[in-house]
Amino acid sequence: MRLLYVEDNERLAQNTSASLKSNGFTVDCVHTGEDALHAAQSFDYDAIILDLGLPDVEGISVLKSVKEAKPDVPFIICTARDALEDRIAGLDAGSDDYVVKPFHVTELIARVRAVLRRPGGALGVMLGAGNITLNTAERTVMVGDQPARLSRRELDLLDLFMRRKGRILSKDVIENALYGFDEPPTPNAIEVATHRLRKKLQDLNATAAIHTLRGIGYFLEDHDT
Amino acid sequence: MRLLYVEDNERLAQNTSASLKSNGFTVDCVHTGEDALHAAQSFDYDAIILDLGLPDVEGISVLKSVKEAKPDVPFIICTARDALEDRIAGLDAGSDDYVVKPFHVTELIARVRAVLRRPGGALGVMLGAGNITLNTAERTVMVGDQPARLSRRELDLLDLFMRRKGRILSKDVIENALYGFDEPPTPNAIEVATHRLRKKLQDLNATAAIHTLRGIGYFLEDHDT
DNA sequence: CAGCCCCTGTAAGGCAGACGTAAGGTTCGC
DNA sequence: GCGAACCTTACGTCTGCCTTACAGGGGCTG
Repeated sequence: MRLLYVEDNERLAQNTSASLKSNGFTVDCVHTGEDALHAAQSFDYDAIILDLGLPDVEGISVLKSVKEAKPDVPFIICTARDALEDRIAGLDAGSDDYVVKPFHVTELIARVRAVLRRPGGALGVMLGAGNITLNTAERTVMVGDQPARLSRRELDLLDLFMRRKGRILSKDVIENALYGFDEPPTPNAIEVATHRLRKKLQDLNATAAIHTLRGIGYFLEDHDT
Repeated sequence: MRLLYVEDNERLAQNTSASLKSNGFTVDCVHTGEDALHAAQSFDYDAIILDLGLPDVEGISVLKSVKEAKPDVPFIICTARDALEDRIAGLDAGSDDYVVKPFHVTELIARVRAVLRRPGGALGVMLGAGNITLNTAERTVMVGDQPARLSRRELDLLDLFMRRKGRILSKDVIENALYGFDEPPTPNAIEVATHRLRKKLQDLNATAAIHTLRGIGYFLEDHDT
């Protein structure tokens, strides 16, 4: 799950994004509206957390611009308690939820999870491939009737593959999905990650496997559907 | 997909073009505005990446000159953060997008893909010939209802043939489309490549075939349309 | 707070597929 | 029938991926 977090207060941004990260999210943190637009155009985020009251561009206009290009990305707005009219405007403009500043990180996380769980959201879906089943709400994986013990990375990777079942994923698509832009891995990191995932799936006799296309990418085989 | 990359910083140019290449692009790298004009006139690029602040010619004037001759070639401008007026001028002059330096390579790649996916761009099109189908966005090929496992070169070659379906392609047209000018192959390389592609298509019972015109070139037969 | 374990990225070696080169065979045009 | 262009096969190299080992870090537990 990759999030974009737009917050001009560096200190707050630091803390909050750390909390989000330790809760299993991949977080890109930007401090200006312009960077936000830029990032939102460049990558596919599962949700965008937007602080109102940015220095350069009016926050709401960021929201509108992004929604124009990508109408399905859920937004969560952070705003001060007294700025109620902004809040309403935000919801009108297509925000999916909001939190009032100052907020507890746990509340923010809860709201992020909530919007992701909404119909059409990233969470709350059951994914399947062969005898593999992934419960995106609980983040649990079953292979046949056996539970699979996957680490965070392995789970994120499998999640990605299963959402794009049968389609080819290049390494940099995977990189963009799993890693924030301030933590670029070596290409090898992805190779190792897939290797570990493959091994666990194989050990559990999974009937769907990840295949390699030399110089192109990977894909999860899909002999159902 | 062949790109022209204009960047005067040799070190940066080296790294970035390597990344682009490993992402399946054919990249010609030049370091001066003059070379850029020259290359852009000589070959058909799918997109041009232009660094502003070139030593000899003003970057924007390169853009304008090329756009005059080939208005459809998409441009992506690289510029420093503080050179905002240049950036605007670039967009006015017909640039399709920009990245701010220093940029992440993945972001550049994302933007290149984005402009190629635009209406009229090279990507995002479905190509067909006989029972062959090529999804240019995902770079997948189906023959009838069977997926074809093609290598990078084979895919690029088929892509080229299908875009110019029914039209004759001489060997050096093919060479220009598939190989950067720093990697000139022997004429035989193209013969071998087409042979390999033909074989795979034939093994999958494709109903469209590549034919040879002695001393002239090749073409993909086209009995539909 | 120390110790341990698990996770995860990095580095290095090996293997294999992809691709260009070369050499011989085949076909076409003259 | 000769030569040129192309086809076909074999071979070597080179790059990309796999695989294993290692080390740093974070969290959990005693």
